[in-house]
Amino acid sequence: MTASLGRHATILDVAAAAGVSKSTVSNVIRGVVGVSADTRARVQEAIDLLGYRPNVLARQLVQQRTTTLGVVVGDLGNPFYAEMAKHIERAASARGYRAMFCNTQGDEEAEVSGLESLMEYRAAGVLFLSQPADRERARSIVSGRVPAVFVSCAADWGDVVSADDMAGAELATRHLVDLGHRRIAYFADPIVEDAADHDRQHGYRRVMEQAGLQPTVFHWHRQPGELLRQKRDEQVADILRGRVTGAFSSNDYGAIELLECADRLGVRVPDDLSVVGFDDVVMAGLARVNLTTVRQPQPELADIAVEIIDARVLGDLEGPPQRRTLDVELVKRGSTAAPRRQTTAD
Amino acid sequence: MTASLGRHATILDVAAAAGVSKSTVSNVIRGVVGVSADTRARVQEAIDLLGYRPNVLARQLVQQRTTTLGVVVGDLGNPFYAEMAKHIERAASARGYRAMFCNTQGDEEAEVSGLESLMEYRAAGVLFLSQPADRERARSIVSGRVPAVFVSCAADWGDVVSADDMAGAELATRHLVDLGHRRIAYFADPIVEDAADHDRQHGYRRVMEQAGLQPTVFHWHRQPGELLRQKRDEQVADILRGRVTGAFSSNDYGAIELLECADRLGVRVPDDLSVVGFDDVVMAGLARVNLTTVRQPQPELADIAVEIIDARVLGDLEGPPQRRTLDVELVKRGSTAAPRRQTTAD
DNA sequence: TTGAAAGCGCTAACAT
DNA sequence: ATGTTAGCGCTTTCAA
Repeated sequence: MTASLGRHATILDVAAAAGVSKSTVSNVIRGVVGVSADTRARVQEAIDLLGYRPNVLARQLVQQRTTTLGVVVGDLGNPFYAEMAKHIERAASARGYRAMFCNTQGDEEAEVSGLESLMEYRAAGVLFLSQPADRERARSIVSGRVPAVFVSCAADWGDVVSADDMAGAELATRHLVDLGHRRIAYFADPIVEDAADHDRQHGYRRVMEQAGLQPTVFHWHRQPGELLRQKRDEQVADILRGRVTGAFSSNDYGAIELLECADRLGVRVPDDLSVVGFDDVVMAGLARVNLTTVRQPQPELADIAVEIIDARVLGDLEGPPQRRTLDVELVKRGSTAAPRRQTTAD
Repeated sequence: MTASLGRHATILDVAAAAGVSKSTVSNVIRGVVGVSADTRARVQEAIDLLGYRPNVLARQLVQQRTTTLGVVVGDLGNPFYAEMAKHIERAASARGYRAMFCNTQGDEEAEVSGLESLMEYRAAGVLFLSQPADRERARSIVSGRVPAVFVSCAADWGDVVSADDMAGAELATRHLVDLGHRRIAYFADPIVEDAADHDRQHGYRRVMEQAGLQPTVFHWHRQPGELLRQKRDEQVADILRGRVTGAFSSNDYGAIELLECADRLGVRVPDDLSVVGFDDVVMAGLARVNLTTVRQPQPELADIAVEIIDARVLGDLEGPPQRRTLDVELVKRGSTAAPRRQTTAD
């Protein structure tokens, strides 16, 4: 063990140990050309001996730019966000950035203080994995200071990278229509960002109308605890009384809730009800869940988001917000099938 | 919008705008007493006007300590770690720290570069949510420099906060024994840290021996892709041929795999096989999964881990590594029941 | 090929 | 009650 407890060696310690000036040490660290092999070796030796690690704070202070990326995420407990967070972290470190996460839990205060803190850390940019709870506040804190990229959610004051929500919704709805379903409901989970929900709903409506079917949009009640479960069961029971045989949920989370309700109500999936989700979280692939869903290309979303913010940071990209839309894919699993009993349109 | 694009106001800008010296501004920011109300108001006005946010880098450089906590996590895609990460982030920010995550994906290189980077950022401490892949390397990078706390995993060179693995395993095993199972297997998922696995296995063995039953330990094959699934099905089929009726998995992930295998093999749970997990991830509570399991107190684990590292950082806690063990709880769900056909011991 | 020196934005003595 | 000043550890001209 060479490190002294609690104290980090500085560039001056290395310089002294190697018998050179600190500029020379700096030159060695940064790999600039024009340092003699001999000196370089001596410096490197001192570095290893002292276990020296350059102080990024000092470097970034003088360089006037950091390699810290702020990542605002609503709920890391939600598998979709957790998976996105992981890909973002990976993409960020691949490009030499470090990710600082703010899990807001939908709380405005947590969000505001998180963002302010990110600004105090002089984060090079901010990635939003979910729509900020207080949009105007978020905007006033971030906008004009550092670039912002919205992943899988939208805003007009930053670049947007998202899946093709409308095309995905069309795929999902058409799948149900093709299977022979006539009464197909759209379930909107309020956790889904407005813009995404809007586009998914739009895709759904379009296919329904093309097929000459009546769209029905349905919003989950959001209430805490047991009451919620009961309320939802009632909602779903209601819907099913309307002889709905197909359901397209705006996300996998909602789709899985739907499966749960169906189980409790004794409604068989897919015999009595076909369910399609959106996202393709890992859970959807479990045999016990086996959910037909629309796959979002998470790694690609993350890669492109970081690529864009990197370009903004470096000044390689300028001008108005970019909007990138990635293709989605329908993953057919066991939660969908042709309706058992024939239903009539309208 | 008051902020100039790309440039952050400095303490000098504020001082100039308020017509005071930068020390006075600093005093206002830090809330030190002895600033006249009038001056304070003028400074605050200038701060608001300029949208000034103190530069944490500069502050931490001069103060020689940061409020950044490094968090090393194996796989954020794994719900248990994602949930822990969320609680850690919450606990950290409640105590004025920011969390910097390193998702290592079990990769040694990613881990080493992540840890080195954390040291360069002068992280105040490092929290390990999973055992480092290269223990010695991790130790040599962190130990002696900043405090390390191991959450839900173990090491002898840092504080350890973990659930009572042995007691949990005992609860789980006793539950199966009490239900009347005689042939009960332990399934070790290699993703579980060695120490935790050891303790859980120990608890299992103890109860089995107390009950006069023969312990059987079972390791998942770890292979990629389709081969894996087939291999596992074979393994499980083998086990069941041995008339095993009860299974205790070292984590929920493994338990859910077990459920999946059982489904594929046409083995009914809990009629033909009872399954108990460990962790109580959100997924375990899904009606479709409905897994009996041992609940780890995640929020408390996170709280205490951050509390300890905070105490170490502040110097309030000194001396040899602490070891905190938290109580667990058995959550009975639908994956366990009395064995359908009576089995004989041994 | 190396070194000296200025300064990034801030805090924290110490003066006034 | 407020201002002056000396760094924190580094990068980056500019000289030597």
